[in-house]
Amino acid sequence: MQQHLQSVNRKRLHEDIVNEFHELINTGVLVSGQRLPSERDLANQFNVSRSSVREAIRSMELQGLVNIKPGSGTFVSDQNASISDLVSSAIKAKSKQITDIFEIRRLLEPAIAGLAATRASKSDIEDMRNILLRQQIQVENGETGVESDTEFHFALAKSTHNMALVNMVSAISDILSTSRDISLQAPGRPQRSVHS
Amino acid sequence: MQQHLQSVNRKRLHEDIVNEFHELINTGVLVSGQRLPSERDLANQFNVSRSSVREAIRSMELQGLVNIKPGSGTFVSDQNASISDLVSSAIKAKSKQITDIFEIRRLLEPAIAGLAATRASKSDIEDMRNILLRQQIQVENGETGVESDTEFHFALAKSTHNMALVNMVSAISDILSTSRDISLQAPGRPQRSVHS
DNA sequence: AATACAAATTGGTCAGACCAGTTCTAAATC
DNA sequence: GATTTAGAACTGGTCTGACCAATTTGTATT
Repeated sequence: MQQHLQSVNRKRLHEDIVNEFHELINTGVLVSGQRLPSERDLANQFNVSRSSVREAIRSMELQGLVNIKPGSGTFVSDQNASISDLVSSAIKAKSKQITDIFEIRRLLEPAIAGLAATRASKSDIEDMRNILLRQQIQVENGETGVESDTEFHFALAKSTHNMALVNMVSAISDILSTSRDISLQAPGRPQRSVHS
Repeated sequence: MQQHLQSVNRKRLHEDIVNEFHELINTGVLVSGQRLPSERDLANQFNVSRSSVREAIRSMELQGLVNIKPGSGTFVSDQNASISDLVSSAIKAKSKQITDIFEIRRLLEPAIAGLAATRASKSDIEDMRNILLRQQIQVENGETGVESDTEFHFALAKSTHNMALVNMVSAISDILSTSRDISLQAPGRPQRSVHS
């Protein structure tokens, strides 16, 4: 018997703030791309210190809800991207074997295709057709067509109208593309340690 | 001109700190359950301010790497638990439709079964057989057999020897069990928590 | 109107302080 | 001596106010 999660004591301020923002985003008050007030303003509005606002923002950044441009501001990010970032970083952290991820995709694909076949709308099909055409052209031109491939996976998942599935597929694509990037960075990067 | 993603050259201090800790945990210097030095000590050791240490710890908490007991300390958490927690809370935050999750499981299941069939070792099969037997007994006794069911999904995934898949299945189970908990909080319903 | 430069703004970091809990210590009690 | 208990010493959570570097904005110069 293990303890459940570290339960309930938490009545932490910055968590409340995060919840406030969840609310604002879910109710559409805050939309993608919108800039949040500055940390100082937020501190005033919420009547808390800037530290608490910052910790809240740090949480939201890690949840992918916002992205931060120093010197410029904090912006509500595209939510679809956010969850996939989070999920992908989570899976990536534990699953060192990229081949495993490939396998999941291979497993998922026919199932998704089957579901999509029964649910795809005309515009869904139109989208996929266009992507396939573009991919065909790319391949004929000697390109890899990787991006179109990813796009197609995404469009196929969207055709199922199952958002969780879309998120998962997008997470998987994310991981695979990241692994592609990593393999391109051959030599060891300079170890930026905090301070020696 | 504009970068696609927010892939900025963020060289933020607290991120470096988080990376340091990743290193320490991965190399086994820090093990599960171990207490970290206090924020003040860490600030001294890393030669940074306590704020930065706190932001780093906040990140690690959200990644499930540590859990925090105010007044007591910050502890390295069980990593296996952490990933499913993270994934589940992530997906849950965006995918309100539990039915979507069920659907993913339904989609994934036959594929997993197929893969498991080609890879399961004798002990894998033994495990699954035992779980099924136990479930059968539970159902005959009028119980739901939900737990055994979850167990079986898990064992089946394990038989594929694909760790990423196991993680994913475990995350899905987590989400579904959470939703089950919520639905059980109807008035008068006895809270059957796991005390076995 | 276009350019260049200064001022205001923003996130990142730092320092020092206080609070409310937890944990440890040592005196008080038996 | 063993137990209880009050207090000191921590620990994370929050607050305040400050400075930096980068970005944005405003203004003056061309």
